[in-house]
Amino acid sequence: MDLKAFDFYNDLTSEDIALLEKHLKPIHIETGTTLFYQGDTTEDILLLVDGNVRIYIQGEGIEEITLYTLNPTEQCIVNTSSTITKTPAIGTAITTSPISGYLMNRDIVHQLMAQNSSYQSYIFSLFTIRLDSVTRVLESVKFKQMDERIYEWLQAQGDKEISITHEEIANHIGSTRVVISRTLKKMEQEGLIILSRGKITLL
Amino acid sequence: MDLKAFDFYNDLTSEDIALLEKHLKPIHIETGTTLFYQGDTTEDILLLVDGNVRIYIQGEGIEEITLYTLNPTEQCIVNTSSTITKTPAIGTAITTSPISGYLMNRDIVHQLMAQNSSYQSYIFSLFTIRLDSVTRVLESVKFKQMDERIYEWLQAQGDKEISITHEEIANHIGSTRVVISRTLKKMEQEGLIILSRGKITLL
DNA sequence: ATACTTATGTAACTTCGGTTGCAGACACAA
DNA sequence: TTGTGTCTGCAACCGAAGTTACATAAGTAT
Repeated sequence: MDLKAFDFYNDLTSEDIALLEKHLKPIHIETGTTLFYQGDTTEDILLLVDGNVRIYIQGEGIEEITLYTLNPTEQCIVNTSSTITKTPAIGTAITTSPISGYLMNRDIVHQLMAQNSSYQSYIFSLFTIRLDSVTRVLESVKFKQMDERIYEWLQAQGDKEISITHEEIANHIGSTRVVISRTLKKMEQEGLIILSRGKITLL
Repeated sequence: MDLKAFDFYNDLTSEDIALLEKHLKPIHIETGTTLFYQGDTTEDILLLVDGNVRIYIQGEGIEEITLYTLNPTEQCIVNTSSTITKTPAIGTAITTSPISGYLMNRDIVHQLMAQNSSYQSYIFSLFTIRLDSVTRVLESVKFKQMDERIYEWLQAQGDKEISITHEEIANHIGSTRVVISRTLKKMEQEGLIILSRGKITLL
């Protein structure tokens, strides 16, 4: 079992570790798998060790918008909420890379949270981060224009060179390919970025 | 001290109660007071006993949109996040009625959370509810049209007769008075509602 | 009743983003 | 090289909601 990278790991007691050793189920899942759908009530909670998971919501049609992306050493909060309070998940989760991690069931989460305060604060800080990020998505959708939204999204990728298609950006920020292409072109003319096939370079 | 209405009250130990008796500061605040602003890092957490508080975010200008409304026996999660993780609040809180409640500082929250699992799940479920509600606001803004958004908002008020001006609705759902008036008129013509000055009746 | 404030109605116009439809460019396989 | 799928560019159009500007109505205070 390899949870060393998780923030709370160092504060686990031997008792905690024994509990986890006994009940965590290791999993490996390929890219493009839907872990759960909006509306499902999940039973197990995923501790993500490697890979990325995108959580998004959908409108009536095919339109969608990303709530946030789950990174290694995180536990999905939508999943956690759903599992613990036995309510339907507010979004859909899909792997965007091969992932590996562990599944933990409701009871174990409860127990661990009760007996380990470091795990407790780990969960609370994840909740805070997610609430914050969903609120920022709302702020962006509600108050900002496409060019600014795209630019912020690109910057949030944390790299000067981003390998992505316009279509994919559209799905993330909840727009359409044509609009993204049009806006990116304008941004290129303004000297903000350089476009090439499947790649965008920030200046 | 009157916390009986709070979900976690019955599970408080005498030790917990002593802690609270000693450290909670009762407060009474009038309507229209801003409790904290978006960007503030709050120091104390409010346990709301009576009244209502609106939490909203703002755009560049005066435009705003309500994230959620805090009701009696709730603890504000934006406030809690900010206080506990020492991060800036993601929204602004303003009283929409006279309120009464108690202030609790960071340390006490931590301590109570560590020693009382019922309080812990109380916080937890509030987080879930708020994440859910902010996500629904996003969904509404992103995927739904004005008439549907207004209708849902009216229904959520939980009463057939709603005393409110168009201007106020506009602030809640993040639009403008003219747009709301226009849309409401259309809805009245469709036989969904009846309009009168300062009041809307659902049919 | 008069004046003043607040709330609502409504028309004309602008704007941004979404839609449709098609063309060209690039990548890669046969 | 030719074909095929994917990605990008572009033009014309549409529609929902925001903006401006003004009119009218419903309360409230004097």
